Formats: sequence, structure tokens, C-alpha cells
Amino acid sequence: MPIEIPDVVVDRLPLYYRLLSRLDAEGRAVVSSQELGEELGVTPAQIRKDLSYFGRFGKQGRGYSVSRLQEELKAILGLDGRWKVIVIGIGRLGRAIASYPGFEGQGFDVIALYDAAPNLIGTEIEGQRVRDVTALEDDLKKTAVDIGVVAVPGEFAQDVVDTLVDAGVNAILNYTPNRVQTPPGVEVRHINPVLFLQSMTYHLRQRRSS
Amino acid sequence: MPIEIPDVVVDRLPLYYRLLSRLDAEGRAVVSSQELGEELGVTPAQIRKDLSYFGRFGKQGRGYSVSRLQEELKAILGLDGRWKVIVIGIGRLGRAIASYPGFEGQGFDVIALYDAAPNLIGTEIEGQRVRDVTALEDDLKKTAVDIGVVAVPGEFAQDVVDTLVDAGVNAILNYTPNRVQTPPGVEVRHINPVLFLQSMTYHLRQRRSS
DNA sequence: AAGTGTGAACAAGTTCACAGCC
DNA sequence: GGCTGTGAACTTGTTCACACTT
Repeated sequence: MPIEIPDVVVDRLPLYYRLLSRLDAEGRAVVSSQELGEELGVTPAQIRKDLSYFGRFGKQGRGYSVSRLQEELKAILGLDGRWKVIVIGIGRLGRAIASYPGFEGQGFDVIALYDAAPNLIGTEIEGQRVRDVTALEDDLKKTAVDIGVVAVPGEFAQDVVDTLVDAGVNAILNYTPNRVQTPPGVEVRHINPVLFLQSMTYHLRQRRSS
Repeated sequence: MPIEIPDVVVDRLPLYYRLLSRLDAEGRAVVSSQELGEELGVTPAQIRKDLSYFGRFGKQGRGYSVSRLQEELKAILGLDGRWKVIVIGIGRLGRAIASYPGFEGQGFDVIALYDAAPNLIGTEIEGQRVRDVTALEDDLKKTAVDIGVVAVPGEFAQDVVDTLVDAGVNAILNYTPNRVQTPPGVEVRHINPVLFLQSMTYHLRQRRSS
């Protein structure tokens, strides 16, 4: 039916959505692909083409209604509902994630925290009681979860992900430096700052020797 | 002179480097592009082509020497020296970053922390005294820094980045959700988990309605 | 026999350029 | 007149397939 939409396109939509939210908050009513592109460092043609995969949201000669386009993207991205998120691994990083203010406001509810450390289990963090990770499997049978955020030590990442996937969690945000294997259909995103640093040092080195 | 190397290729090198480090630690002496590819979910041809931009590191009929290739990549990526990193914004996230164990081991030295909060300035975090962000500009004149990690509240991101760039910092790792503008030649990487979540929900929504 | 290195073929993604509409 | 929507042209990136080396 609808032609297949490239992943790169989908990955840019949240960027557009975020900018539109800002413009809306600033009271802007209409915006052109030109302006959107300037703000985001993307060509106007790219933006028009991307949006055209999903519909015809603009008006020739005028541009896009900010609020209309924002609503459209919200629906396309599935942000018109709420999503249940759990965080596994409540070390320094996990704690920062669990308390990240950007989630709630965007429709993501952190509904549970898990860890393996006895001295953490049962304590309260950001208004959430930390649960024993060994209870994860049973918990998932009782309560469906949409997204699992993994912030355990790297060597446990695959185990945790397997548990999540077996229980039907189809989206994983992996903060560990280990890549994880998942069956097709499961969405995985890796956040590894070291990889970014290492590609930047390549470029720093280049420019130094020119 | 040497043909221009695509950014996508450079971005994959750290991935290869990381896997080779692991294989080396496991005592593997030789590895084929086939194996590397399986482990990383990349085609063997891709890996061979990527490496061929930089030299001929393999031996036909045998594969690649793990330690040799690791050393080559280390040199290519500039990981044979040490890089000076500072972190600006020592909230929960900044603290997690400052204490992230993956940096030191890979040649990245966090040499200073900055914040604007009076109750934080002067306190010690991870063995580092937190400095007043208003001292940043002067500090940079005295001590060159390679990479700035920005973890301040979003509205201050551009200001901090401007200060860094004006002082000659050419690599920025931006943890705030705000995109920042930089002159050409400055490397910027954005880490925004919300964008990942939002592209994943698109796919979750798709699969649900099929 | 096995596996690299690489030009050539192919696929994916981006930009152009312009008809069509407001 | 101004800006969208989109096929076509182009550019970039990936995979193929095989000559060549060990």
C-alpha cells in the first residue's frame, strides 16, 4: 500500500516536530520549508520531500501552518498517546535518565526502575521505588511495557535485552557500549558517547595536519 | 590529495576499533571481514571497502591481524594520544558524564568541570573541583582544550558553545536537546534520547496497525 | 582454499527545477 | 508572487563479483 518510507526520513521527523513545537510556543502561525531548513541546517527540498511521504500539509504560496503540521507529525510519530518506559540499571547514568525532565513532557512515562544491587533495591529514586531486576520477567508478564532503557554494565546488556524482547518489548534504548542482538522487528538505538568522541578525534587530527 | 573519505565511513571506524579491542582481549590473533561483519551486523564487503580507504591491512586467504588492525585504527582515529575534555553543566547528567568510566580508558581526560550554580562551584566531584563557568573563557586562554561536552540547560547551550568555539575548541558533544550553530570546521555531535524514542514510537505504531 | 582489495553495477538518498495552486 | 509537491537528474553510499595473493 503506501510506498515504504525510508528510515532516514522517519529519523528526521522528530527534529521537525521539535522545531515546530518551539515555533508554536513562540506564537508563529505559518512557516516555510525555507525557514525550517535554515533553522535545522537541512535543505528546503529535503523537508518538503520528507513531508510529502505522509501527505500534503502545506499551502502553495503560503507555507505550512505551524500548529497543523505539528499535530500531523505528532500523530505520525505516535506522540498523541502515552508510552510506558522502564529503566534497567540505576547507577549514576540510569539515575540521570530516570530523572530526565524531557521524557514526561513528550509522552513517555517512566513507570518502573530496576537494579541488581541489594543496597539500591527498595530505595526511592525520583519518586519511584527501585525494583529487583530478578522480578523483571514476572513484572513484564503482568504489565506491558513499550520501551526498555538499558543502562546496566555492558556485560549484562544482552541478558537484559533478551528478557525484554522475550516479554514482548519491541523498542530498546541501549546506553551500554555493547551492541546487542535482537530479532527483526525490534527497534534498537544505541547511545555511546565514546563512538562520537572517536569520530571527532579523527577530524581533529585531520585538520591539525593540513 | 588522498580522495575524500566519506563521513559515514569514519563514523564506522570506532565500531570496528571497539570490536577489535574486544577480540584482542579475548586473545584472537586473526579475523576475517566475514566475522567482523557478523558481529556488527554489517556486510563483509562494507568493512573491506571502508578499510581500503586507509590502506591494505589484510592478508589474502587469511584475514586481518587483530592487533595490527587495531593499532592502525587507533592511529587513524587519533587514539594514540590523549585528548583534553571539559564538561560544562554538572547537573545529574553532567555528573554521570564526568564519572563515565569509558572515557579515561580510551584516551579522553576530563580535565575540568564547570557549572553556574553557586552551591556547586568549589565542591569536589569525582576528584575534580567544580569551577565557575564565568571563568571558562579565561581558562581556555591559558589551557587549550580539545573537546567540550555540553550538559547545561538547553537555553544556555548556544552561549556555551560560542564561548568554546571562540576559544578554539573544535569538537563539541552536545547533550542538550537544542541544536547549536557552529562555523564550518567545528565538529558537533548531538545526543538527544528523546529523538530516538520518538523515531522508535513511529515504528511501534506501524507494527501495531499491520 | 580462503579471503582480501577494488572497479563496476546497483541502490538509496538528496537536490533540482518547474508545473500547479493559493 | 511565492511556495508547495514531486518526477527526474544527480550524488552518495552499498554490494557484487572476481582477479589476485598467501
